[in-house]
Amino acid sequence: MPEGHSIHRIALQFERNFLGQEISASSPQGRFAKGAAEISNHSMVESRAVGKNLFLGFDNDLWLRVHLGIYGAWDFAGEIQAGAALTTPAASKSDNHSSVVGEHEDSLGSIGAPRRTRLRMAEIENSEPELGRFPPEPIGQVRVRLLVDTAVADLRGPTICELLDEAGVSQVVGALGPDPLVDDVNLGEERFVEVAGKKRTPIAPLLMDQKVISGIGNIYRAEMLFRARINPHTLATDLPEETLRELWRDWVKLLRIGVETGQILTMDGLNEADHARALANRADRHWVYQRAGLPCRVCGTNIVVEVVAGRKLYWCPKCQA
DNA sequence: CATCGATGTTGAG
DNA sequence: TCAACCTCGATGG
Repeated sequence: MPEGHSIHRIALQFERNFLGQEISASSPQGRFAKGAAEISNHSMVESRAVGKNLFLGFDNDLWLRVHLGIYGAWDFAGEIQAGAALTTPAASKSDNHSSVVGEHEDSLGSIGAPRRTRLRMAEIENSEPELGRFPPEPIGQVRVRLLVDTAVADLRGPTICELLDEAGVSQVVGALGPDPLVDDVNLGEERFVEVAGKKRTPIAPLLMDQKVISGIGNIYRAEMLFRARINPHTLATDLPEETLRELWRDWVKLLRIGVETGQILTMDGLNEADHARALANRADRHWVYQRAGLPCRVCGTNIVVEVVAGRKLYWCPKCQA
């Protein structure tokens, strides 16, 4: 269940190592054999992420749409550049945050990565030197394998894996709320505020509604509401417009950091030591997510968890009163 | 080794 | 509202 940042990173990985090349497509598992045959021996001409959807375009006007769902993953192998150095045009244009997060070298490292590498892009990214011959044998249930001369990508466990024409892509994208790395951030803000401000819906489920805003998942949702000190049950219609704008701008910021680092980092503003700890330990990484029963990092009140629309929602009853 | 749960979404009831 | 989808790391015995 990669949230939006992961999908953007995957799209960039395809852009780097597959774009413009003729792809050999197959379905080792067999469940996408027909679809694979339709795109095989065609060139990949575009790689786009919109929210949690990945669209890979081919030179026969077909698009592969992939949604990883809750446990899907792409495994890359070959001469791929793994690591945190992935940046987007949008991200590199931004001026003030890249220096803040640019130093983080997670376990991947971007420099000195082995020439042949395996890279798992899912909720957690892992890379390791690759042994043996290329391409490697598919491991487990691989729905789709995309192969070029020097790189291979294996898709496993997706919720959605389908071929669409241009109209189909438009239909899917048209049903999605704004994505700060796809849409103009100012127009996106207007769209979000306009739509969200009319909803007599608690803000917590609304932030995860992909029709309203794209790419936010359960971690970002909880962390953003804490950062803004908003009670998750507040109806969107009861939030000041400026608060909705702040939520959008925070998502713009967090998404960029996520794409650059490959991690959900929401505790900026910490001192050096706390920051290092947050990076080193997953348990120390969040304000409230997965911290039920633990003291709030700000006020010491125990973080609570409740199930909302089938998802666990973590929040501080005092800070977010 | 068995079981649980997860950063999602859909569709049945 | 809840099961199903489908995978795998974490946890417990």
